Amino acid sequence: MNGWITQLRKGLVELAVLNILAAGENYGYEIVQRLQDIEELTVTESTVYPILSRLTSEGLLKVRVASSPQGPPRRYFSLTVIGRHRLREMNDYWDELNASLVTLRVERERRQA
Amino acid sequence: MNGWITQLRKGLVELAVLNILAAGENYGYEIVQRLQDIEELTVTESTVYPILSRLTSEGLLKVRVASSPQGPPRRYFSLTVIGRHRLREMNDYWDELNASLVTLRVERERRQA
DNA sequence: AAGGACTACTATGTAGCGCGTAGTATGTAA
DNA sequence: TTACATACTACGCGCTACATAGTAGTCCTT
Repeated sequence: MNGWITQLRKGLVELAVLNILAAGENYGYEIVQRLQDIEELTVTESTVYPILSRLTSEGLLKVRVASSPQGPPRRYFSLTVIGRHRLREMNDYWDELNASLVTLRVERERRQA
Repeated sequence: MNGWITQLRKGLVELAVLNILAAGENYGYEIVQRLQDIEELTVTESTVYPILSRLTSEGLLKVRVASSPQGPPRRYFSLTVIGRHRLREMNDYWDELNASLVTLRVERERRQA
């Protein structure tokens, strides 16, 4: 299962990050910890930071630097207009994909019933 | 979106193939066409055949060769006991993953409402 | 004022899968 | 015998998650 799960997550962590940011701006370290809370999406910094960089350079995120109450300054990320639009498309696509898969399963169950 | 979709499919095509085979034995070419019918899962032979080989060498599938009414002999794949068990685990994991993602989205909608 | 602890981010290399592209071989029908 | 649909094989690339390791800023304690 392990290797499969790694593969399955491809693209998904990105979607999760965008969904987190849809709730409001956030910084890398905190995003990592929010994802840690979701068992199926547990990730490390080495997964999240590259994603944030990539999404920023693609114009889906914008950055704001602000000092932290403790530690080095934080880089707050938030969705751009393009990012918000893209997220909607991605969520829609995800839903369709899920529906297709469920259909595949249901067809089988029907055939076996 | 295109690149993202390619990434998102990783692991997913495998799951779809297993679900198709759960309905009964089938051969590569036909599986490809069944997947073509599902818009979100359209794939080519170069995606499906490697998956079938891999799953077979992992012991999740077994093969039976039978002549085709037209063209070269077909290699019929079907789930082994291990494969059936694994598929159940994978479907469960998928459902949890989907639920987690939906939760992330719902949290946001609530916060914004 | 110096050490440690926590915070926040950076750097680098690897594995694995989907996919593009191309090619091979079998059998039927005209 | 050539055309066509069927069925499968071979090879290489691009991208993402992830492991591992390292850097640096700020606070607290003694």
